[in-house]
Amino acid sequence: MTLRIYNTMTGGKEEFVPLEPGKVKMYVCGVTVYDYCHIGHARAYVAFDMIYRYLKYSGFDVTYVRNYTDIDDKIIKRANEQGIPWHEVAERFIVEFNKDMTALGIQIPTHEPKATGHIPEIIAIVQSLVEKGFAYEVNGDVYFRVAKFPAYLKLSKRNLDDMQAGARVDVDERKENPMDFALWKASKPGEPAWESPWGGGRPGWHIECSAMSMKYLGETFDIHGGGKDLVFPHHENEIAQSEAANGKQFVRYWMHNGFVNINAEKMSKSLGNFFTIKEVLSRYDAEVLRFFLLSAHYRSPIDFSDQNLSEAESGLERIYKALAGIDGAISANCVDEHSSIVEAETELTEKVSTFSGRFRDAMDDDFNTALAIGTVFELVRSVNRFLAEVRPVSASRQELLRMARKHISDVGNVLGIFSSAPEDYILRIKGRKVEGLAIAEEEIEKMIEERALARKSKDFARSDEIRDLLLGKGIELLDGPKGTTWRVK
RNA sequence: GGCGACGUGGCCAAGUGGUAAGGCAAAGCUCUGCAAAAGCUUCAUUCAUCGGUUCAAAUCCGAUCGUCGCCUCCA
Repeated sequence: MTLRIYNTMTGGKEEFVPLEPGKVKMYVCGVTVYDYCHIGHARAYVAFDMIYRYLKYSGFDVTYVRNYTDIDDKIIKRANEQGIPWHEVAERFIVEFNKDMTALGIQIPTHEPKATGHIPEIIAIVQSLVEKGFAYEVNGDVYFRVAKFPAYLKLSKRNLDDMQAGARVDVDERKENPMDFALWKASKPGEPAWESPWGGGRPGWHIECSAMSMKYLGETFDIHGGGKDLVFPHHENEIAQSEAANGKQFVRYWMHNGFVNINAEKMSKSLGNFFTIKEVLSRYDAEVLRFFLLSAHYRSPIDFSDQNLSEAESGLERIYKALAGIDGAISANCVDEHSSIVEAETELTEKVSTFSGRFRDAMDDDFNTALAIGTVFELVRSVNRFLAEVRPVSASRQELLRMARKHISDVGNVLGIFSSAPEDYILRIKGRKVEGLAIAEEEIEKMIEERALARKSKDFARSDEIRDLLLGKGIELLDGPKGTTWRVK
């Protein structure tokens, strides 16, 4: 099967054929840097990071561009509120953005251009649009003339008349058409300004993406992505600017990720119901968040809740426990014996040999990570069954387990998960829970010792008393062959 | 008002014509002094409702109900 991608422009899945064989040029709209990122951003950038990784895994040479919009009304507003220069706001939140991306294990794109680093390119496009009659200047502002571009709204599949009928925008008398949008904005005194043929000013919101994508990827490129909410107006306006300026197709495949919901409602700044990435990471492991985000298809809405995150944590733990089981079995001395083949071995052999194909089929179908994770769980069950029935294992059986382990690691590399040492993951989760505990670790250890003595002398009443006491404080005791360990419930 | 998406077991979630993946939870078993943990096993004759097309539909068409999104900054 070849890779198929859902294209917002056509509304269906299409076989992916890059412009240049073997190469993919991909642009994803980055953030406007005026505030901390929320988990909606996390979802978008985790999704496109997964896509970037899978394209590379599939053998493509990928050029991935993700920009920073570092000049914008919101940045200026924030700077005025805080009484600091606008570029300090931008610089600060670029640093914060990068901290969040690093925590989420997101790979660094090929290029991370900034809007302010491309003012001449922006001015050149605006100028060309004015010359071609696609744009006009009014008092230092330059607007795009939507009536001149018949394909306008082809991505969001609307028409101008309906838009105007339902428009909630204040009509600006200076515009020829209420839907005309700003390519260039004249600066008021005290605002950041760059020299231009229309006087001092700054770029409008959408133009920077047209300029930067063209510079790094060319006039036509393969994939352009972003959140669903960017379809209109941002991407629609990018199409208008780019195609009007260049006279050729702008993007071949438009990809949009679904929203993160809170209680089935869109999470957004205007609703005020958002969580920042930092808040979420203070409560959940980054890998858990990433696993959760990838457990649904990237285009579906996903509901963020404590219950769903806890379930993701349990599921991820199941996978890590299986990995720990494999690691234990393959590092142990193998036995030189050939016991008869059992059913669990036949099953695992079959699962291992078909695994790569099933994983690729899932991912080739518009990056179906939910299905891909499902195949991992199936392999995990086979591994556990095998481990339960066949022990100790012979050299050839260790090899089978090694292959299973490699398959899970390979999937992990594409999804950006499963890369921790299993013990590290388990310790990390434990450590996180210990923080909120009302009892010191030493005290727990002391009580476990006392209980061990009681058990030795068959004083089970005392033993159970201690166990219940700790359980009341949220500590669960785990009696194993090597003694008693504990964990936070 | 215009446009669009979605509705799958207790919860989450794949599945777009060939007879319901997977996870969480639950129950049973193994293990255990008893438990817990872990592992294994079991768990949707049915896919919002009603019609239609088809040899065959969760999947296609129509209607109805419900939820959500875009049309304003937004990942």
